[in-house]
Amino acid sequence: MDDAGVFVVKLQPMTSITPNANLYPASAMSSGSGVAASVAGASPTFSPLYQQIKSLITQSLQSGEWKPGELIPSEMELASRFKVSQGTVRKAIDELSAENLVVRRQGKGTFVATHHEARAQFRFLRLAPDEGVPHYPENRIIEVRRLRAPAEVARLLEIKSGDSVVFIRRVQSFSGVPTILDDLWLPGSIFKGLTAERLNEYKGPMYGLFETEFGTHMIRASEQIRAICADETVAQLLQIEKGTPLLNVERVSFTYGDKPVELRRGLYLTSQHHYRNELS
Amino acid sequence: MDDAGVFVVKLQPMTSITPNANLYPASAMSSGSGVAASVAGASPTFSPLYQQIKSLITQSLQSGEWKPGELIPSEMELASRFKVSQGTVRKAIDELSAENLVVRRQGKGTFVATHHEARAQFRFLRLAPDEGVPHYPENRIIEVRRLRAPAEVARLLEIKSGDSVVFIRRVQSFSGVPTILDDLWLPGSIFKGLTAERLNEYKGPMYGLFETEFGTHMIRASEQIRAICADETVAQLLQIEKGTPLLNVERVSFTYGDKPVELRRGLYLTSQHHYRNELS
DNA sequence: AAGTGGTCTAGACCACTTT
DNA sequence: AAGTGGTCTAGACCACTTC
Repeated sequence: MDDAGVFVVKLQPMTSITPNANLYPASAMSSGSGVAASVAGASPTFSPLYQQIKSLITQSLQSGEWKPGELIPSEMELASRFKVSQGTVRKAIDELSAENLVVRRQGKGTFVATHHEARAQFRFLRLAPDEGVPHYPENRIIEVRRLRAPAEVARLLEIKSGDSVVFIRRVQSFSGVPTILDDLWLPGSIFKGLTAERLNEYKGPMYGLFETEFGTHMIRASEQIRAICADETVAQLLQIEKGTPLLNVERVSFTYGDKPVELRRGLYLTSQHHYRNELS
Repeated sequence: MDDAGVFVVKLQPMTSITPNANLYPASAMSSGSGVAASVAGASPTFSPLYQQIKSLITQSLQSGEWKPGELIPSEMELASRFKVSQGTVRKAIDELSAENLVVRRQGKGTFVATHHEARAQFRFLRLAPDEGVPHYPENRIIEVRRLRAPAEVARLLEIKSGDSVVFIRRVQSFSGVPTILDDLWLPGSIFKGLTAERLNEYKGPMYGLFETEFGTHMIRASEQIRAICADETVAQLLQIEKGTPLLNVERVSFTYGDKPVELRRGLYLTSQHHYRNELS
């Protein structure tokens, strides 16, 4: 894939297309490169060069060319591959780094972000103890089941109603105190062979397992939070009184390409913990 | 303040101080500038040039040299003032823009962020309707009172226990339905002369009023969310049943320099709304 | 010593806005 | 036409890591 650069379109955004229109003439380009792509019939989506580079890098992440935890090529190498300057690659990687898709390490290189890392552990776990330092909870898998996706689940996962989904119920405890009841729905097509046993024997965050065992890396999630009261079933699982107020956290998680791959409904007991959020 | 540049220290971070040690020798600097600041006795905090520039710009924001909504000097002008290249100023402003302290507008310039803008309205209002598009709630001020700061309030506002604080209670409604009960505590020293009347006659977000009338612009906030049940008093104010589950949102808001200037406890009714949050 | 990302500068051209 | 921010390039040097 050495000639990936030919796909880079250096073009005027939002401008009428004229033959050989070229935003950045050769005099301003990397010396010795003859890249200027032809225009006719090109896709109607124009964007700055660094955005195109960013998109190409994202595609390589999505395709699995570079896997979570792995080192990606150096900025100089990518610049050479895409036939652009290092500065342009740099700006693309800057944004990917800001979005937590990659992690830069001075002197070592740029790595694909992974959930097998201390720094990623609490990015998707927002419940923190009122006193003391955050720590990771213990997991207890209550149930793993295959079922046909109900309409609402299918809609949010962007699959067809009735498609196979994996349902998981688990309880998470802090220092032995049951605190979180999670119900998860995962597309069956992606999470083939997921069993309670594998979930139980795996130590560490579930997103790490998803990443390693099913090639699915979560990049972002969208949550909706409401207050509810515990019903009989929930009260029993969390060992609390029926009617205890709980946070109801509905999450849709996305992998590369903003594809939804997890639906989660968490019930959080907030008598000793709180959901933390920074507004900025 | 044309010679502000003399305060810029171009130095090696994390390195033993040697006479005239200079990270960026004149050959790499703006031609014709003789800036290199002397070293002896300098503050022990070293950082990249653009961070120092960022800090200088922040100081001007904090001092009120440029007020919310106003245009700040162009990148070229700032570069000239601080005796650095435009690229360095640019990187400083990039970060300020990412932190929502300023807003760039191509062709027009860079403006100090303000809460009198549609784009800022929902940055600190996370409650959205389950159906339909978000819109701003109606305000009803229940009570405005001066009191002595209780210990907990004083601690969070970083003032002395017993110092004067302004207490505000208000109810916010969506389409006439009471949904949010807010209790606020504000440092009395900053919010002198704040009355129920002024709050009531002011239309628009309260942070806009704080900005215009009291020179206090909120830049970020930290929230802790829990689930509770409505007591008798709350139930009456929100016109709901006692025991209804509510979100309890505790917020500390900060102005320039990360100085806490507002403590807020919001109770959110989430039967028709939800608290939205993006994890990334 | 070599390679990586991090910082800084300089200069060019573009898109957008205002005069 | 002039001024602003936005993009792209090129080259230099630095800090950090590994060999």
